Amino acid sequence: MKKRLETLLRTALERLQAAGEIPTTAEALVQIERTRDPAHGDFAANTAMLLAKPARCNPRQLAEKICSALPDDSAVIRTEIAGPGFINFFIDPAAQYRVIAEIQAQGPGFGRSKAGAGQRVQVEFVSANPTGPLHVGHGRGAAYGAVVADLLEAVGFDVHREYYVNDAGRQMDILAASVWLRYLENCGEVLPFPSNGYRGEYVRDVAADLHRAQGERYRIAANEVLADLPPDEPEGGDKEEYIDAMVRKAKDALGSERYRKVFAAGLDSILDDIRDDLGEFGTHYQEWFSELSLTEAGAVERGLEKLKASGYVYEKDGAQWFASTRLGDEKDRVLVRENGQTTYFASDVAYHLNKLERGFDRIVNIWGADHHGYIPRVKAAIQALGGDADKLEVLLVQFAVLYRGEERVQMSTRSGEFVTLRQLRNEVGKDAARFFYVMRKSDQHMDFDLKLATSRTNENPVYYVQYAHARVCSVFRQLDEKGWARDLGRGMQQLERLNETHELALVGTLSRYPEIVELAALQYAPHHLVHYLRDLAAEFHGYYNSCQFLVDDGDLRDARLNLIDAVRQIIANGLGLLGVSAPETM
RNA sequence: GCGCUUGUAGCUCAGCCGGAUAGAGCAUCGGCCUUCUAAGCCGAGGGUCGCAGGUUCGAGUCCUGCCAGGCGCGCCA
Repeated sequence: MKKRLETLLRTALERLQAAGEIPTTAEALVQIERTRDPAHGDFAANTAMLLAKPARCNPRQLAEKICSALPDDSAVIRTEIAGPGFINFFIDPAAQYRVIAEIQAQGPGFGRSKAGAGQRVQVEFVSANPTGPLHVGHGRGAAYGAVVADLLEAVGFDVHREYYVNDAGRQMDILAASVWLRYLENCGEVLPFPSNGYRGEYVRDVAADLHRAQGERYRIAANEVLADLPPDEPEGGDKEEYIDAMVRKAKDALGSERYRKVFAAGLDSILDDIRDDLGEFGTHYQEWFSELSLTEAGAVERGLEKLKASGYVYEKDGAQWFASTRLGDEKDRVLVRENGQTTYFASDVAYHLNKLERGFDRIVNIWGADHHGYIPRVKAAIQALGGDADKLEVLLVQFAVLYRGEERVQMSTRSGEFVTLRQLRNEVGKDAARFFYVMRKSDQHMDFDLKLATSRTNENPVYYVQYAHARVCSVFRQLDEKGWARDLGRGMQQLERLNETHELALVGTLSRYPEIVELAALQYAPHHLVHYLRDLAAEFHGYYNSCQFLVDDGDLRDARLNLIDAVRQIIANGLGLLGVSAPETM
């Protein structure tokens, strides 16, 4: 309907332009918006006020001219000029009711569109280091990324969901060393655990599994392990130096073959856990992209070569630098360290080169907000590689600050004292967790009060929306119990019987759904959908309390049933996009 | 210090690339179950949209400055 009105308006403006009444630069000014107040009609246009100045004409007079130039349309009952120069459109209810039949006909497909048809978009999200289980901070990225991806798909994009697995680098070596040391404990060796090692219980589990499966194959005597190591922090040493020395010791003592096995034991086990965890959270990927595979395929080298060829690489202090400042970054970035090792950023250059080469029309990265300083250098790299930096969209997700009542919960992967996503799901359930995570703007800080979210009977809004769905289902069950049959066709014929305020409002809200989906998708803003669903549920609950649906008048009854069935369908569709279930009973 | 970001009701937050009288939930107070699920509904109170300027027909929304909070500023990942 909105688009239909825009077409009318555009035609009117073209007619006026042809008649020389207004300047010819008015094309972009066609904007139709929904009114907040029904007294202002159903839709309004502010075009006359925007055009008043360039047309050198009083806005209300101009509005008159536009109105008289509007083509006839059966759906528009009348227009009026209001306020400073708004053009208000009043829509024939019969045209509005049509949405109910459309919802009926399209079912789960209603609300989908083709806005992004023909475009391939990659959405990379979570991508947490596989050094431990996902915690509640990752949960927000998982929920947000999954919904953004689903929304994009709903509006026609070809979506590729990807998890970048940081399975190379120092942190993974530290994990491997941690697993090994716990394994040695299983073997009966007595040795101190590094203060900078991964202390989580899951490391012990991996080690125990390794010991069960492989016996003593990786056992080295404690005195040999501890020989020639610098002091750890408790002994007045440096914990970083100590852990690095320990990693080297593990590699030397085990040899590359056995070290790789221990390394893989940790990586595989944790990655499996992450995969299961996300799967149970309703988050699925087309691809798990390994950082290690880039290194092994020589892609990092190739990325460096390509950057060099672009002329943005120079040498200083024995290191190789990327001159990202020339492309808008704050400072230049090291690609290859003085010691010859490439940086994490060099891997990321290779990864983004890979993304470019895969030919996505749009590349969406969902990162924790603490990475925001990282954006300029990646965009700079893309530009230097000859890509279009505007193709890359980085969406930041603020970490949720976790509370237990008044008390703030500290999180640290290293210390092992964190609340995992799995724990959260077990406590509040997938539905509440999903809904809770995406109901706020993603780049906004979020206080996640476990006490509040875990109180099932409390004010968690997910139940409010689900309850509306269950109530509709309940009405249909009641219909059966009364032995009444629903006549769908008769209901559609009788829609004009829906004259109650609540009914007219509901029809209007239902017709907004496709716009909301498109808005939420194109702005990467699932919270719009959440708020819409709450509004829809609220209108329904109000309707439920003010009108009886199962009335003796069969015409009216069927009309109302068609309306609430449409409400049910939209709630189911919307919750589906959020990854939240729509229960038939509660 | 520099960069990014946030500031809206007692609390948690919406406010759809500038629109008509700034909204919701929770909390508080008062009502509604012999009729389709009370996880619900109806009503009331509660606001200097951080502060000060500016842009224009019109500003919570855009610009500048200031105040306050958060994050980021490694040859870490």
